[in-house]
Amino acid sequence: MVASEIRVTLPDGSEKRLPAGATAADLAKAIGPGLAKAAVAARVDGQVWDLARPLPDRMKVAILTDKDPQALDVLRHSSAHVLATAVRQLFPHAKIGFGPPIEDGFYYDFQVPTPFTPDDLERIEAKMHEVVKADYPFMREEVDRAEAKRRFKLLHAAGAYWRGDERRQMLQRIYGTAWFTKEDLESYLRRLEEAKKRDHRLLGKQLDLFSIQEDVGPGLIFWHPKGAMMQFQLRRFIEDVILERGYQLVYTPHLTREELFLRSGHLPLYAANQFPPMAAGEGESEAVRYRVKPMNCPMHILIYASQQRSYRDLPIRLAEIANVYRNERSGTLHGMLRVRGLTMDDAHLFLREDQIEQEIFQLLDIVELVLGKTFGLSYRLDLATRPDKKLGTDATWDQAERALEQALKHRGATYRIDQGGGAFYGPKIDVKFNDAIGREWQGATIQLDFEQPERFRLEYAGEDNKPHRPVMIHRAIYGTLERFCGFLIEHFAGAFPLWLSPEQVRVLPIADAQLPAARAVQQRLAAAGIRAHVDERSETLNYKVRDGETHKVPYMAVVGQREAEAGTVAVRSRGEGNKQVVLPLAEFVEQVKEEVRTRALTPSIR
RNA sequence: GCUGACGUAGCUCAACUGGUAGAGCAGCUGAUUUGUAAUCAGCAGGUUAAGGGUUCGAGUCCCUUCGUCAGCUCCA
Repeated sequence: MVASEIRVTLPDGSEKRLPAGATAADLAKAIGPGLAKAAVAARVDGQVWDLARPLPDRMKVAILTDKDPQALDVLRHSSAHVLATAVRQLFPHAKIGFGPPIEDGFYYDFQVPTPFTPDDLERIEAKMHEVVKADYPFMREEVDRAEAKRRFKLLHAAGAYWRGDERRQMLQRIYGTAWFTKEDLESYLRRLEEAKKRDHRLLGKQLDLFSIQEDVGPGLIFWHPKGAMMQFQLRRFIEDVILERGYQLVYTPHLTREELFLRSGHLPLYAANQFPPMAAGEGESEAVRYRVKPMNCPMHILIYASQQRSYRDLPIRLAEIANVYRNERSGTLHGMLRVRGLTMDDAHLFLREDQIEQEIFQLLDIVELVLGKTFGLSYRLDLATRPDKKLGTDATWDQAERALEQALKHRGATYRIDQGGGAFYGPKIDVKFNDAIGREWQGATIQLDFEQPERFRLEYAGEDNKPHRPVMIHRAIYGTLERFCGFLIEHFAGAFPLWLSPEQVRVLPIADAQLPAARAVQQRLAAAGIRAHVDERSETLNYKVRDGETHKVPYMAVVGQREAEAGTVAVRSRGEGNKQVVLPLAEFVEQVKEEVRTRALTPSIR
């Protein structure tokens, strides 16, 4: 017998009776006309449904409006269908692939004989507007169509492998974005513009921080003096932090006989990411081949293994800010963010198994100090589990994954699982942090390794006077200095905190008559360890101020006749407009010193 | 690596369907001596990514290589 009535439960717990066959749209109308108008979709038992589908009996149903983040997915899914319809009308032979909503938009994959051109995109977008006007049934949301056509935009087309598998055929993917209002769309497009302005490749050039030179090769970074100063400050900071926590610094060769990587398991598992071997020098045996290192772990292992170790020595924490080289595929290279020459802030910890947890706690403390406290970043944790290409047995992977998970649980940390995202030698905890405009980045990583100690037969003498095998943690806090520095450029849009700024103070004499006074100010600052220089050019103050602002100098110290006579400086703080604070020079020096010492994120003078 | 687009002065960009490379900024020189986001003038700056081809003639058309960009895949 078919019931004539269904009952659904609303989010507030109340129940609503509806005639059998009622849709979510009917439900919204029954609740109220306002909601009916705002409704874009329904959530039925956790799934997003469109409004036109008949509701089942005895289910939890929520009406979604455009305020609901899930509703945007519905809109974008609809937009993807509009895109597919438009493409099919213009290119009848196009075969349709997937068309899901994604963050900020949607895409759709097509199999077409020739790739789409920018002109095609324009034609397709125009056709999409027609499709929307014609009110195709999948465009079910109850909205004003005329307005709707202004709220999506096709962005670009590019090849994409079928099902994301590079062994399969390449399809043509069209990306678009869609929003509920024209204002949202415009603000999204503005956000893209903003992100472009922060591009570290652009700012890196403008601020003269680094370059990449075709004569030398892609993915290889030249750190110019200003960028190098930032790297130096970052190194100094992290080295101070870890030396206070029982780490020891080491330096190891960049080159090794390739047998070392055979033993470590890098060959052949990691060979695709390594540069090919080179023969020893002329006249030497051809049989001896060398490789440049893509990782430091085997090197640090050899230091560990260079003498007998006691349980009392552990943990041994060997750190090296080291250059390694990885043969990243050409298409993946991207400014400082994806390079072939990497400067890792690397360390390898050799532990007893009972020390794993305390060590992970210490690492999470360092992450909090550096990323959280010093850089003011929010971050989250991923537990990345065994990949397909891996060393070792399932049993040791079980053990390693369990150990990391236990540590995270005991720490009370929340985390997500990144299935198959681990390193080939062990699972890891990846730290993902957010930048100033909400994008997610990865740098810090904590990797637990039972395999390499095994392969290198590492040992320590236990309390029982028997040999035991240590476990290893590979870890990086910044990740690589290249990527972290690229991140900092984009996060701060080039306006770095004082302690990181390559040029901390620029002294601006108003006229040539104040040049001696300005030079004296600069010398006083330099003597206090502050990076300052005088703009000696024969230009107007306006010109010099503008130049200082475009170069994102944190403080400009203006010296005119008044200041020269009074022994003061008129301080202009970056980005604060024409506000100035006149301070005795000694006081200015002290404030700057203090701001640097505390690695403050915001200026102390403004 | 794959698909597509692109490569002109240090930077940002011009140069009609092939007709002999031009501007702004930056730089240098001179004048100016400036009170919080561009003072004025002059000068210099290019084997048009590299190599080959078509043509009377190539920045422009074709081929190869290198590189860049947007994605895919991969990743710190």
